[in-house]
Amino acid sequence: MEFYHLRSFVVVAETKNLTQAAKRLCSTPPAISAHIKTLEQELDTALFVRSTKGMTLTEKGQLLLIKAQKTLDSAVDMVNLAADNQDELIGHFSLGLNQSIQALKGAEFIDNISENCPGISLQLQQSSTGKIMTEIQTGQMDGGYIYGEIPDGFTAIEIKQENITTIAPKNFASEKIITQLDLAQSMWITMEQYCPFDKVLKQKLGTSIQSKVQSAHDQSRLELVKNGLGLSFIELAVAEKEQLTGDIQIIPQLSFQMPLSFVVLTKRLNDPIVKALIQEINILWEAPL
Amino acid sequence: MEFYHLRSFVVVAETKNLTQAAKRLCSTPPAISAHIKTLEQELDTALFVRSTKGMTLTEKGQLLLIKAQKTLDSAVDMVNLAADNQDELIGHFSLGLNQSIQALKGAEFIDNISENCPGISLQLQQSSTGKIMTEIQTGQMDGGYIYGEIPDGFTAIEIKQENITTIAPKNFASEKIITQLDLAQSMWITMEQYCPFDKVLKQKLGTSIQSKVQSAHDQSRLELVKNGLGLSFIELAVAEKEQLTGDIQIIPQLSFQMPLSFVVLTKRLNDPIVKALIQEINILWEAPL
DNA sequence: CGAGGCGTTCAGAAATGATGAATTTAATTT
DNA sequence: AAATTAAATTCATCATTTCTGAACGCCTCG
Repeated sequence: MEFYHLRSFVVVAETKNLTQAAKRLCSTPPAISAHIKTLEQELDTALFVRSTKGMTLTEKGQLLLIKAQKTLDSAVDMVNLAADNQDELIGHFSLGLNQSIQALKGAEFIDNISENCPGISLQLQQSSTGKIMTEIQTGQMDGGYIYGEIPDGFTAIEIKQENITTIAPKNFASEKIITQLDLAQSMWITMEQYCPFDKVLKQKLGTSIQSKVQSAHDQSRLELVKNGLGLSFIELAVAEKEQLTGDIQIIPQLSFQMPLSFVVLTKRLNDPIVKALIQEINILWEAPL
Repeated sequence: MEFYHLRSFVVVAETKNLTQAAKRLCSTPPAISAHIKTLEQELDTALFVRSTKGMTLTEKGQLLLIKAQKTLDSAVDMVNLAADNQDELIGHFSLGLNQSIQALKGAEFIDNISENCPGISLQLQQSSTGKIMTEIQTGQMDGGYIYGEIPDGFTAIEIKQENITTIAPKNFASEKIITQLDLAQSMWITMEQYCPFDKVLKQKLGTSIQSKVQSAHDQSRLELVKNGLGLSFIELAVAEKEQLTGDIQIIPQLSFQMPLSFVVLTKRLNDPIVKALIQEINILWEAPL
């Protein structure tokens, strides 16, 4: 049994699909299949049930998965310790941004990193809260900015409370008083499938919102609202600027604050690169250590 | 980095000697050397300082060794879990005996094992407390019987308190009253370098005992005492039987009790084979679970 | 100063793992 | 009912890694 067996085991368990797992591991299905098979023989235990839909863990597989993850974590821990106190950090960090680069001080951040951690190469990736979370969880991304609550397994640094407001097309209910029911029954342009604003609105409107169009891109949502396709959310400052041009209206009843946080996987807190990045994030947003 | 790198790392750290490590790993020095080298490159850290005497850990190596051991333990944990609740246990157990097979109910034990755990093959190894402890620690032996205190890292089942007495040649101080000083200054035939009886005697006689001959074998010590080479310890029952033949005398002033225990490595308590063996030991000595 | 340990280097040999095409299976679609 | 799709697996071949045994260099010890 070697580490690559465990890695394959864990990834196949996550993806429930050998083909995808092979892709994620930069390998091919036959190779990963052989890993699993070898592991099963060595442990003398069936880890997965195969079907044409994919591979799902057996009960014993679920138990063993936890142990396998612990073992891999332990190995990562060792590698991290080795990298600690090394003269220069060398590595790569993929950072997810759920807002514009300007809003998240991207340029300043890059400057700081290349100044303080010249060995770390940085990749900024424009994305959305939901995608950022899943990509961090699968290891495709190392950290990022997200809105809303912090899921289990993540560690967060709260950057600020963002003022969010609702915007509507200029002519939306222009002649009557806008009721909560109006808002609840309207069509919304949400940000993504699992939108952190959704929960807030459920609390406020007592119902889930209906949405047929999603866009994680601020400017796109703004454009869609302008074209009368529905309501959406946007940062207050942006909304106010746009209101001046006169194509939208702000619905102040539905304003709220939403925490913006920088998050990484808790299990990676010992990674020296993650440590360094967290320090830089703290510097960037002027929060004390 | 794979498991075999860590295994080599740990064993070399233990033996401080690449050649011995290679033997213990059933491999060759160049192979193990390459493992260490690869690991050092991958971790970008010197793990050992090489000298003509052998290999000793660097400071960082000492830190990393702990992590490496944890990782390997974690993997063993997983394998153990996999083997748990398996229909039939299959494996091998090397058992160290510090007394005669009869005294430790060897035959009955073998019977029980082959009855209750037919998949486990057993190897009995006549040895001494000290050797058994070191061999268990290095993994060459899986468990065994020892006298005296239980060292760190071991888990023990106390079997009984053995009555030990001192025997002397027939003509030893036959005409005078034997004083403690006489005993302390006499030549002793001890059992081994690190003799568990030594401590007891230190307490009783207030000094360490001098010994030029060691033998872990009861009958050999008996023979040497008979030939007037010095004093020694032996189980009371054996001594009394021998006294009848008239070649030795018992020195009842120096009798004491010594715990006899079955021990295994604590870290191996989760090993299903170890679990099974412990159960059998409990049955053998009629101790409740 | 020579013998014996010890770790390392090196070239060839052996073992292992990866790959891509073909196969199998079963669910889904036409 | 047939065709299609998506999934895992098998297999022969290829590429890579790893192991081995001999030779080497270094140091210590008698």
